[in-house]
Amino acid sequence: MAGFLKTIFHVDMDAFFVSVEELFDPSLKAKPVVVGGQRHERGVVSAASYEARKFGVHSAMPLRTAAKVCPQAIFVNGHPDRYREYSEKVHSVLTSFSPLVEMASVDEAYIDMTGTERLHGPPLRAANQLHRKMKAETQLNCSIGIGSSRLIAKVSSAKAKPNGILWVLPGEEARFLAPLDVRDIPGVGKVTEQNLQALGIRKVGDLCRFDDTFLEERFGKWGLALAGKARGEDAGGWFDTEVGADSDPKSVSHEHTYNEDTAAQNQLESTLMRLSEMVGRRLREGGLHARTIQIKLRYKDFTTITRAHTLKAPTQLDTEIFEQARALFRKNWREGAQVRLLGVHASSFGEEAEQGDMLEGDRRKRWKHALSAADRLRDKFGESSVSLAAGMKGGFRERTHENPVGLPGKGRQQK
DNA sequence: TCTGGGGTCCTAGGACCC
DNA sequence: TCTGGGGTCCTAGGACCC
Repeated sequence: MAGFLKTIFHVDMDAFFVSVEELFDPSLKAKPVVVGGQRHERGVVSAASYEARKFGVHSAMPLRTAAKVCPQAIFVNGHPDRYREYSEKVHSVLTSFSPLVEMASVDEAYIDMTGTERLHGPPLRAANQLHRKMKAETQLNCSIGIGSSRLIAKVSSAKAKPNGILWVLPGEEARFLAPLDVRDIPGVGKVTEQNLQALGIRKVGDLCRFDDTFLEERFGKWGLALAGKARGEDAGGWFDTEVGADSDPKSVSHEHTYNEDTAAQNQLESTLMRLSEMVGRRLREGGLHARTIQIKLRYKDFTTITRAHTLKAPTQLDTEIFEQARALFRKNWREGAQVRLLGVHASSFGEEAEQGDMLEGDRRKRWKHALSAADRLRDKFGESSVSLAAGMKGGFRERTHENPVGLPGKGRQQK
């Protein structure tokens, strides 16, 4: 569809987590607020109110640092359920403007508005309506960037913040981008910024002075994409896909950072069990079967390793995930070393395996039954109501090592 | 200042096969 | 006998995003 002029909106909610928290507790309004955890906790800032940002607080900043630079800040725990609820409201507002909506995360979305002029008028008019309707139906502010590509829409919404609308006219893309820092291009982070700076490239306009092949030699595939981005094109990668074309998930993972580092093997292994259960549950919910199981191990000094194993047949069973995770852990953990973080990751999704072995198939079948029963209990009574993990809080039925889930007996039929 | 959790994509090396 | 080249799969690590 090259040569076809598109109109893309990027809608980005302003200080989303903070704004949602304010709806639940209006006393937070107009105050320095930090969402993500308490001031003394191990963790980082998920979102900061504009008042807190004045003190230098920003997302990804360690909570303890935020407490230092802004002692008067109010620290609030995050509420993912609330954000999901409001994200759905946002989504439904957007779909009333175009069927081609793609949520890029809980708080931002792309909309392909190409060809909606007869319905909504020219882009600015449509954006104004959308902005008003968003406020009316969600009580939340957003910023809207309008451009001929996802990239331009994304960059212009950032420049429109807070609570603004910015339209980059077709043909003006390169001129809009030229004076911006290379860091403003999505995908250019700290490292790429440094690498570019070493070549004397600081502004997007500086990039245009180098030709595509030079950038490709220097930075590989990514260099070529970068050359296109400097002109405002959705060159390569995810940006190059049609808005609204939903793609299949590639991986599912859960990880946990301890409030205090630990070297207790039983504690570490019950964490692995809990993480394996969470991963298994998500696989079952998504109808996914994973062949590759990976663990992540972060030590006290922050050195981090990942170790993976690929199975012959894909699985979605907690027990099989845990078995692999524990084997990887035992093989790779430096015994006695203090652990900061553990993670379990599943990928290489494929079709459910044919069971050749009848006996083995029967055991798996019973586990599957048991697990879906456990899933239903968790739906009803909450995440902590059922656990395979030995020695962990929250189980409401007896568990043993022989019968860890407390559900299917080895010789009993489950109907 | 002391670094979360959930993802995606890319690179590079080695194994293995033809 | 001393050595190729391509393709695919697997593993590990890292940059980046929200």
